Amino acid sequence: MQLSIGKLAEAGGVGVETVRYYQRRGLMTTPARSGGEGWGAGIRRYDADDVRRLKFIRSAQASGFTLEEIAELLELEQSDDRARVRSLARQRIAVLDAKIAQMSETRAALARLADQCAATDKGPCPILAAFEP
Amino acid sequence: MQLSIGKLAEAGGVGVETVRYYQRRGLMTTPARSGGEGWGAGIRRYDADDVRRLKFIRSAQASGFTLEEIAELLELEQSDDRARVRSLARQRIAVLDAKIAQMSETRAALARLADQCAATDKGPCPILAAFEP
DNA sequence: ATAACCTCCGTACCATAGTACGGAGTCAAG
DNA sequence: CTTGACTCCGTACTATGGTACGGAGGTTAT
Repeated sequence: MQLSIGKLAEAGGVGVETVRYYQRRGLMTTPARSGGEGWGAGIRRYDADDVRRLKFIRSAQASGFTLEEIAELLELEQSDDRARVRSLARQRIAVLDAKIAQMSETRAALARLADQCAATDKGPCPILAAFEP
Repeated sequence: MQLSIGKLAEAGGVGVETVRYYQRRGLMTTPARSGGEGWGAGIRRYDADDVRRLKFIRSAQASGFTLEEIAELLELEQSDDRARVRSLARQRIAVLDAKIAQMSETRAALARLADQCAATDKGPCPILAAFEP
């Protein structure tokens, strides 16, 4: 399974420029050109592993990790410092838990808001009040 | 309760420049100067409502809303279009639910990772694999 | 009333995460 | 063997959410 950068990008649900950007950032490697010879011959080819990597980046990102943090996670794949992997994973879990808690709070506040707004028909909907503890 | 911009910022846990930025963005109003007279005399004063507004901005932001979305929410406070408030609130709840779900998935993946990393002592920790569905 | 600190305001700068552009090279189909 | 789509690469630009700077004036504690 050999993909062009365009197909790789498509498989990952991103644009070609985004893939190149990730390469520049060191999140993806830039494979050697292959094919013709001479000056700058050939086109870079990608495989299923690259697709997995790309998808990983997207889902980590959707969970609020920065590209730098994702790079850190990806570097661990190369290393075999199990202790560090575990500790980093646990650290990230704690961060996620905090974010999830924060979002749940905001969700509750919004639900309260929709509720109060539905209950009465007079006066303004107290948006700010809905967010108070 | 009258606060200077510095105290307001402090109460909201942000920098003075951030408050001014929110004013520029239309998220906070810029109160009239009050006090001395003449040229551009006096200092702008803020109250508890401004603090609430600022805190609201921070918590909405921590839940992943952009400043533009927050501005939209804040505008509703002025309006009394209850239907719109409810519909927007529900929309935002759906967005939050999706984000929370995504984060929970990533959390599970990280937990899997820490687990597998702990279980065996040989070979690399399969970071990418831990994120596969 | 003077120092130390704060406010005001415009403008400039920063990091993050891309997106756009453009000229040259490459590849596959007709 | 040309046409059209795609790739390569460098450089430039964008949006978001701030942060920094600097000079002029305002306020407060001693």
